[in-house]
Amino acid sequence: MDASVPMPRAADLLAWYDRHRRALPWRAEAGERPDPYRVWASEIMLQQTTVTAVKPYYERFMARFPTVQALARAPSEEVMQAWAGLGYYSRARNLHACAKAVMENHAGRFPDTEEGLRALPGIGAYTAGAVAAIAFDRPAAAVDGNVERVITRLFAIADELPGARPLIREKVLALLPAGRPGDFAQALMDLGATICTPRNPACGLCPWREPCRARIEGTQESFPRKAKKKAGQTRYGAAFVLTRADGAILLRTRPAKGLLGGMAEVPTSEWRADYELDGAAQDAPLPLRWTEVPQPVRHVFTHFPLELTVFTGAVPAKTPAPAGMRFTPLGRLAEEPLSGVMVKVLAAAGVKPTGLSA
DNA sequence: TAACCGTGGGT
DNA sequence: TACCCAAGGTT
Repeated sequence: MDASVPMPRAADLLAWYDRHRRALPWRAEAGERPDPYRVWASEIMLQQTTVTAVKPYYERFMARFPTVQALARAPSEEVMQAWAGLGYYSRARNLHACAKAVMENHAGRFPDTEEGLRALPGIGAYTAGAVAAIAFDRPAAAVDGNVERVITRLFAIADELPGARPLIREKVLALLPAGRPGDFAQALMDLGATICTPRNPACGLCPWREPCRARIEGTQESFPRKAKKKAGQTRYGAAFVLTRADGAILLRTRPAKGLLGGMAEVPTSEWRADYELDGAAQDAPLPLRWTEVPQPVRHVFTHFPLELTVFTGAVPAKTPAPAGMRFTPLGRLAEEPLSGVMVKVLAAAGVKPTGLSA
């Protein structure tokens, strides 16, 4: 350790937070205890998702499910629909399961410890720490991507993520102030989100500029260190938008687990790297004259790009849906849990769901 | 441990 | 354009 570099002090960060904290819909007023349900729901929504994307979903979600009891009692399709477009749909399934567990196993109250929270579905190390600290004033570490960046820079931790996580956690615990654990957790995240940004950090405005080793070295942007991820291979497939004469669209529900689990979709072929479009007709839900939409729909998932060729077709009114599928009236399309990629497919086919939340 | 799991925005 | 990134969790 270089003795000439001062130790960072939590008090300096908290003083900065008192002047610069962000006003966010799920954040209580200074000095007030927030509703654990709202803290928890916002934390789940914010997993790997930007504040900007979450805001409108959070507002709608709270209006629709004001309490953990209301959420627990809601049908799963309604929960999935409220989440549609936000991504990482296992979060929505786990959120619903967690609400039910809180009602059935915890008398409708969230556990107030990290350990108790961690045992609930969809709550991992970060979320347990965040909810414990923010909602229950527990002295817990909430290490998210922001905190990883702040801490690796502050101490110039050159170990790659995720291997460096235990050390980062140690550092955060060592920095915890005697009081205000919830504010400290949020201050650390606010600092990462507004000052200690991935690129062009505003070090001149940082309350920890003096003790920051990376700033002293001039290597701020080289932290945190992490291995590059390989890009997945593009997968291809065909999607079939079938319109009945009364305007209804043929849909089905995807299996509960896996990619887009539990979400609604138009029938498609399998999605494969070696998919042959020539045989697409065999993958159609019904044998009829399909029209290819000129421009395929491209979509990028976390681990692979997808290119779907869209086919449109029409059938007479009163045509029954094939087994396992349903015709949804155009006016009720907005009630279906349609993923982002399916909204793109429908748009490419000229179908515009009205009032869609996504 | 590493792969899986969405989507939109920034550079 | 092609990356990177965002209040991660599960298997």
